[in-house]
Amino acid sequence: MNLIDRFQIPVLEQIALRNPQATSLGKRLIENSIILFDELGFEQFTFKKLAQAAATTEASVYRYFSSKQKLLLYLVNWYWGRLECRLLLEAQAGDPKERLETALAIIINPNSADLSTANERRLQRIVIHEAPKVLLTKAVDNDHQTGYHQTYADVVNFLAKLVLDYQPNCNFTQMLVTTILEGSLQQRFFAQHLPEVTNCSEQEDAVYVFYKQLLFKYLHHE
Amino acid sequence: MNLIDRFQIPVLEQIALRNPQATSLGKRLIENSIILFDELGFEQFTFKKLAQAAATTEASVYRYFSSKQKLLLYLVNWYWGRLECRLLLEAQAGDPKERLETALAIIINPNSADLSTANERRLQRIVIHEAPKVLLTKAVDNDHQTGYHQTYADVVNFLAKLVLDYQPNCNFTQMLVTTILEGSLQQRFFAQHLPEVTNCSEQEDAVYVFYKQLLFKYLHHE
DNA sequence: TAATCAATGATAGTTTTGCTATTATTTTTG
DNA sequence: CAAAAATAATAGCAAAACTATCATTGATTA
Repeated sequence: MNLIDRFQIPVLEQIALRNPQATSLGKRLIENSIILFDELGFEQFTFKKLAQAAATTEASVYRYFSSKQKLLLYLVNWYWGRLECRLLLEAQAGDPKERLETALAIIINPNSADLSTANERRLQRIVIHEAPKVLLTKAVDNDHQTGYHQTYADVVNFLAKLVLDYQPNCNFTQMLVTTILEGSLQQRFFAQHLPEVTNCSEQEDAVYVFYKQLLFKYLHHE
Repeated sequence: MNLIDRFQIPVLEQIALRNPQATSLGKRLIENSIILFDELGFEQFTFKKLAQAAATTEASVYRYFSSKQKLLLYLVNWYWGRLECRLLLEAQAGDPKERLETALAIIINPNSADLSTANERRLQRIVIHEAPKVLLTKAVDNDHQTGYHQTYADVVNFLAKLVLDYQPNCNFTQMLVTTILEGSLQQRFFAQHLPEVTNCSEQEDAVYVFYKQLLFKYLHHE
């Protein structure tokens, strides 16, 4: 499977009732849902508002996504899917240490090429603020079985492999990866909303510096 | 302020319209909401169901809590308040390293005295599964200004102080603390629902072992 | 003891959300 | 052009999230 195909993120076809990337209405829905989820938050977001923003009707939105949870899941999967693409493209060259450093930069650094557009920045904010609401659900076991969280798991396991290439003796690879992956997103939230429980504000790239230290100090003395 | 008073968690009085700990109905509401949030999850939980479980009416529930978000916030604050109490009581003796180790054990180990009752275990599950839903909200800035997240910040800062006692050169204390605090809760979720992105299942106390390694390896070579 | 007041119960009603159904119209496609 | 698919337009329903009102009870206090 080539990378362009990966950009169409296979799993998503199961999440959506129709492929929104294939039609003009679908694309409008995606564009506008990114804006609205970002501006309103998950709770205040409704299909009625989305329909209005995309100049269509509520009923038509339901023909693409069976619920706003599924739509959010679609967007979150898109984020992880693109991240996986970038990792596959950019973190394959060099020695294990270089590959790990590159991967870390891709995951943590928001000033990357992929986040250059307004919507990419919005998408990351959505992942930070809203993603847990479709993961921490009573439906999670079903969702995971259906493959709705597979892209995330793939990213984790790709990173875990990079860690093992660098330090084969690492015992808790996945825990290390998810700690950094989730932690770095969370720090962005704290920086903005609970500044006294983080140290991000002081330094522009504090999140990257800290997690790089954490990762390599942990791995050096395994 | 003595520790018993801290158990009545001052902030909570502002979260609830009436102090639920002071009345028989209030206590019934707390008991039953812990059970229902745990069993139904935040989305399926309603005040109608709570009223039925506590043998009262929806209107009476609204006299204690203005919304189910506030009720959950109350429970989450309770969790952090009790944790703070335990930290103040148990992590004050010994040298800096011992205090830090004790604190880590309190935070991470679920088999503690405080979690011995069914409701305490339920409360921790609620914090793991539902807490982000009242934090990652458009209301977070207002809530924080009102002090609704102060107890959490207090716990973070208490731990940050322990870290600095042990290693005064640590630059990213708060980031380190929140990474461990949030990470350890998240690992419990992953262990249960996305086992392939964690390594908890293999070993009973894997979470504790991993985060202890992570913490001390990071601090040793600061 | 009687009067008072706060807490609760009982009941009803409003608005919004989440979702479904139906039919008409447009667009696409063979 | 005909058939089929997609979308628009509209309506409607059930439940959730509150709000309001008034009756009742039980405790407090004069």
